[in-house]
Amino acid sequence: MPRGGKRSGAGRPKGTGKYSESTKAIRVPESMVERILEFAHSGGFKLPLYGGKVAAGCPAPTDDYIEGMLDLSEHLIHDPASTFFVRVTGYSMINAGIHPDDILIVDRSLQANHGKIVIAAIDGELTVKRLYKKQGEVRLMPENDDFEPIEIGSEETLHIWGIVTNVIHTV
Amino acid sequence: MPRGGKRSGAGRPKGTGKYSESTKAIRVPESMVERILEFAHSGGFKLPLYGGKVAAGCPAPTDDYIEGMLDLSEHLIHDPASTFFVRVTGYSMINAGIHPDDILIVDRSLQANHGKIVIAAIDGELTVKRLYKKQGEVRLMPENDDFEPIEIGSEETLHIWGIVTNVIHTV
DNA sequence: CATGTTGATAAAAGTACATTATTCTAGGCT
DNA sequence: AGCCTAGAATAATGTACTTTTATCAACATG
Repeated sequence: MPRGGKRSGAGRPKGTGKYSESTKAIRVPESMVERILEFAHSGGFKLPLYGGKVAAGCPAPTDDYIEGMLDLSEHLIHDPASTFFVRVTGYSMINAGIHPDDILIVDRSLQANHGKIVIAAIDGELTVKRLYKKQGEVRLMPENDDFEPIEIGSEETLHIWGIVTNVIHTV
Repeated sequence: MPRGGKRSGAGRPKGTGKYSESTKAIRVPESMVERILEFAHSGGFKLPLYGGKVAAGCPAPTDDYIEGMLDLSEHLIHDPASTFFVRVTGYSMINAGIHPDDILIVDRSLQANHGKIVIAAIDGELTVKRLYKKQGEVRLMPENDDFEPIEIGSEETLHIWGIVTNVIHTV
């Protein structure tokens, strides 16, 4: 009892797979297999970013008012090779929105211009301050009235590790 | 002229590959191949996190004072399915370190308890406020003296989208 | 004619295998 | 003895192939 004959048009349709897209076999370290599968499945850790206005009384996030999909690493880190994090200690930059235990995103490849917030090493202590650099004078300015500016004279050497681009604060 | 004989001990040693680790072939969407290879190669977007103390006069980040390697997505997002981002507008939470254009990380799965900073929808407008919830009274408290608390009476319905866990501020 | 069943078809997923890359040893050479 | 080299050994890599999964057209059935 054959049900023979041509079957053109039959077959599994395209895009019916896990990713709705054709896939490729690649080789990755065994220890990362799980994370990479999660990464691939969630579309690269991208999550929705919502803007200000939403439908009246809307009880939950809706796609209507989405600004886009955002990946934190992609958004905050432009050059992984020159970026690192620093954990904040102390209150000297509180008026710049930098609190103790915050994590700073620091880029080593940016120019240390006047007015930038920098990570500097002074006497073996890591410090975050706003850089003042005008008319040959160099100072590290705190943003808290309880602290004094640090004057960088000819004796001291200023080692600037990098420029702060973002502050991550835990509420 | 055979150079025959045993060659025990010969052969390519383990861990001499790109990842210094044995690998596994997995299948990923074609459009993500590049990003995933970058992801795998950089060890999962992990970057160094430095603590407070460093060697005296040390001119550049050294491994000696590293706290660990950190991946932003992993550190800030505990449940991708219930997490989203919201862009801040307005100054009503400035004293909580939440500035206009900051990005908030919001978790929908957390309890909206008294004192938490929440994302709520009021009259079609998305708003971030501190939740006051005591003795049957519910209020949305700004953290800026120029703004008034919002009383939630029996007429209004409060739609809480989620709890703010982190603030990302661009300096 | 409507409905159900079966096997043809084709994509997706996973894996084994062939290929490539790397290192090391034994034997030859100086 | 020390240096050089062919090729033996083995891990790493990429891809071809096999297995699995999904859908649909043709046929049978009521």
